[in-house]
Amino acid sequence: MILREPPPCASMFAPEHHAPRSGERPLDPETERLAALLAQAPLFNGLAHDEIVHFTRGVREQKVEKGVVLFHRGDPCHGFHLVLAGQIKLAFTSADGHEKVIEIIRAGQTFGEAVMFMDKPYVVMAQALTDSTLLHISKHVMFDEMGRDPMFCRKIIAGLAQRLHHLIADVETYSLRSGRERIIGYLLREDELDGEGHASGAVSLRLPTSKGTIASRLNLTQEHFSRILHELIDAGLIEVEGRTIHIPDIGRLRKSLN
Amino acid sequence: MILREPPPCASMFAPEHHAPRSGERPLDPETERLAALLAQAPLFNGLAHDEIVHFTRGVREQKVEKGVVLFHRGDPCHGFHLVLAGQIKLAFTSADGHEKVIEIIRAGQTFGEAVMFMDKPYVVMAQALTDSTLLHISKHVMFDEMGRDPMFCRKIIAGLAQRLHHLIADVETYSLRSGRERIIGYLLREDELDGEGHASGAVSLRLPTSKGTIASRLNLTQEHFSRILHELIDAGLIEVEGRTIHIPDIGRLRKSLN
DNA sequence: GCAAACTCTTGTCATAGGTCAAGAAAAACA
DNA sequence: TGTTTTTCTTGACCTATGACAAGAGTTTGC
Repeated sequence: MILREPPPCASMFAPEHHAPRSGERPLDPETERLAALLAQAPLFNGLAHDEIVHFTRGVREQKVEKGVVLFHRGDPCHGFHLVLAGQIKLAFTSADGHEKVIEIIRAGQTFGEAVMFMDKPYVVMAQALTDSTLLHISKHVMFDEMGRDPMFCRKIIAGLAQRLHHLIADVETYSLRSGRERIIGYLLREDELDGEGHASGAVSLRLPTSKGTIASRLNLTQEHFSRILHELIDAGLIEVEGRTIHIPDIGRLRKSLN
Repeated sequence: MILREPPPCASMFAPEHHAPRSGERPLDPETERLAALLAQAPLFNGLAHDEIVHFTRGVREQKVEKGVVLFHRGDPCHGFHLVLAGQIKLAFTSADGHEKVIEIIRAGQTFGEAVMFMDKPYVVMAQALTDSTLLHISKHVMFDEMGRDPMFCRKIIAGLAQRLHHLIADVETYSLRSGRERIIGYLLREDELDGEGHASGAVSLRLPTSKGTIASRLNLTQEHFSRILHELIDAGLIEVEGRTIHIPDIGRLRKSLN
């Protein structure tokens, strides 16, 4: 199922005229709501309420159903996205129809900043893995604020640097680790994210999406992913129950990496 | 041959005291020399001469012999590097001694910015592939200038975004293309860099470094690289003469990708 | 200009991981 | 609740790429 996002209707856009940046309190409850949502993103952490309100002029909320493609490779980029609820996958497709998922974006995360800062079209496609709600923040207000607040620039730089860091870690993983190691590493990271990062003991975790998608994220075929999972089951390292993985002893799983 | 860079002797550092930022002309010819070198880097393009001079306080020149390791994974990062002459390889090493080259940095290019912006240790190692000359620009003066000039921030953001872009392209290449395709793609890109990007016809190009290193950059073993090269020779697509590759018809090589 | 040290090739063999195809199991739906 | 659709497993087989080893070329250094 590959659906194309309907063209955004004009009413989805907040007006983009340049209001004077005075200290007057905005009374619009919709503006307040958007500001509150934005405030959650790390990027806007530490910004004054007034500053955040300023962004709302360039923000639109977007609800998409599972399967909807937000953008394709080659589409022009006018801003970036913040996921409020649901999951989005970023992937590229080769000429012969093969797909490689580069990232699974979850609630609270953002994507598309890098492309936005380059005036180039998207190089990947983005598709909703579940019904999702997102905010789209326009390039315009970002550049606006960047010119005004060097501290905001610093935050953006920090964000981009971190993203680069993760990507380099991915390259390392893809080139230096076996499929088995990648899967174990993935499970351990997953525990750190939604648990508190257990040092040892029993843990249960739920895969965020289908095994096929996760397999692709890890540069594996679905089949190979399945087989490795069953290898781990046979070794007594994990138990699988649908999308839930039980790890009887996470310390042992971690040790099995060496 | 793995040599460790000798600890930088104090005299290599320009004094780091905070001089008043007045418009007075600096008379020091060494400062002028460094400023002229810095001005070549895209990052400093468009900055006024006075601004660039300001950076020289945090710059040190470094000459390293082939084989010298500039830093290892885990070393703390105090700034970034600009290569004036020679080549540097960025790579990581797995526990079992395998090495993966992520980038071959050439004259005019910079590296290490991302880590610098994160207050984290290096995740890769850097080693001189040839005798090289570089400038090290300290974190300090960068942050200084960033606070002062939002336009400079924009440049940094643009640079990081582009680096991210390249890295994503690499991930795509590694996961979606075969060894043969990666090599052909590499040759074509190499032509675009040092030639004028020929649409068709005969081209000769010289590999920037040893085949083993390039193989690793392309996620291949030296042996496999060699075999693919000979496949291409057998297909009449290239001729190899040491480090020089002759491409009788680059259009045909490009077409052989599909 | 010779010896030592790299680098590159080539052969043989091993294997991680991919492909294709058919069921089984789950989810979604109606 | 049963039916359809999607996702997951499993089997048999294949292939791109890696590992090891030995030799042939090339540089480098004295």
